[in-house]
Amino acid sequence: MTTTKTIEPAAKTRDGRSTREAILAAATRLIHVHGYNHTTLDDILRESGVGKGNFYYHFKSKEDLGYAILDEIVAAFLQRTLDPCFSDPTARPLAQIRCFLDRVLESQRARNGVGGCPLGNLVAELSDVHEGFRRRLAGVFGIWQTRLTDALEAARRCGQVGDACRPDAVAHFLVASLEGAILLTKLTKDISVMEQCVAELGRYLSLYEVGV
Amino acid sequence: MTTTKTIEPAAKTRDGRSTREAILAAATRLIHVHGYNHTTLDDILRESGVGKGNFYYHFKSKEDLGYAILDEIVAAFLQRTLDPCFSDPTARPLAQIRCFLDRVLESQRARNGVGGCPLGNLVAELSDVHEGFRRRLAGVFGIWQTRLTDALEAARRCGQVGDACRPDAVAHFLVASLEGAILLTKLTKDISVMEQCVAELGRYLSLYEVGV
DNA sequence: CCCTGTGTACCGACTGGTTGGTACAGATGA
DNA sequence: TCATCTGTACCAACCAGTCGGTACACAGGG
Repeated sequence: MTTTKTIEPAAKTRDGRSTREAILAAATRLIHVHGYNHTTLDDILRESGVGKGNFYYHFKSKEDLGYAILDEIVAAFLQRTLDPCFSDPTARPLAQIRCFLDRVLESQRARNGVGGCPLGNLVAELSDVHEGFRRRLAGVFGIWQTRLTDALEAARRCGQVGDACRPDAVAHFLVASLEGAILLTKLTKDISVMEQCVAELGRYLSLYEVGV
Repeated sequence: MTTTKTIEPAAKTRDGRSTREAILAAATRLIHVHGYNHTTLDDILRESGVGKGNFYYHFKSKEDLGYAILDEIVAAFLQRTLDPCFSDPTARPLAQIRCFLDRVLESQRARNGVGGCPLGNLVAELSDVHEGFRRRLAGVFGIWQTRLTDALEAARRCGQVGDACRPDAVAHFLVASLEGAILLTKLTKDISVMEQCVAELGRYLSLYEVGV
């Protein structure tokens, strides 16, 4: 059922784990750039150096792999981008959000916009075609959006933003604008588009800020 | 040019023109929802009732069809959404932009967000995989963004917005935010997300407006 | 008025390559 | 010996694109 990682006394072949991880890593990389449908099993096998039978030992199907990759992407996003900004209790809510915007910008700068947002790409490609993926993706974006909503509500409670700020609507708008900015950056291959958009998003936020 | 139904001298086989158009219409519909790679020629043929040989009489390849569809989508977008808002000389620039935002919202409401933005979908799916499509798509978004930049520059000249407004950056941000909002609406299947985002975009605009 | 030639529009069977997925035999370690 | 891994050969379905052929409108020459 669960991954039972804690119990695990390293009994399994040591490679049992790394094979699965090698597949996951290769597939995540390829699907990020080429999309889900356009990435073939053979591509993934070639990239990871794993045989086909071996692949089907670790994954039930390509779809199963897809779900696993989604979990992978989400975990990385939470760990590397979302959590670090919102876990510091000394920072004020709005500063947390601005920190998050910068972090997203940095993550795009690192790849110069190539590949775009792995989650956003899957939304565009699959959410009207594959209900299972759509539901999972909606869940992920829900988490992301909730984190922002919580911060905005905290900001309202401590008087950092005025009552005009509707946390839910603002959170939706932040997520949407970031996704759009990443998409446009991927299209133009010009990171300055991303920089401009994040800057405007910062100005937008200050619209609600009281006493600046 | 026009459908020539009135004039109709039955010179060519009457079906010469409408066959191409039937293919184009069916393919545009299918690709909008299922994406480019995931829509097969057979799907298009079935949907349009056209034989395979006939298809390849009218189009060089699937890629060729793709380009034709792009032209189709762009023409429709310019004609039905972009031009009507910016061609009225009596409206002030900012009003033109707000009119445009509403029109985009309406176009999504009509389909309840299903399918998302046909152009945005193609960007996500193809721009990192197919350089030809990427270039064409970049051109289209360039036109769109230029139209907004022009309006913002006009707004600055006539004093409707202050000097803090950088037309280029604001135009990029508007396009990005709209695309992101459409994507999120497609994911959540909830048109109120789109409504919230457009409302926030309206507030953002008023940030630059002088004397409101 | 017929015969022949030509260009346009169309059809559906077929092909070669690719895809996700399976069968199975061999390896490895407890 | 048995359960866990892994490689290889294979398969049916599917894909974009090709090919040989049909139907027909329209010329022009006799």
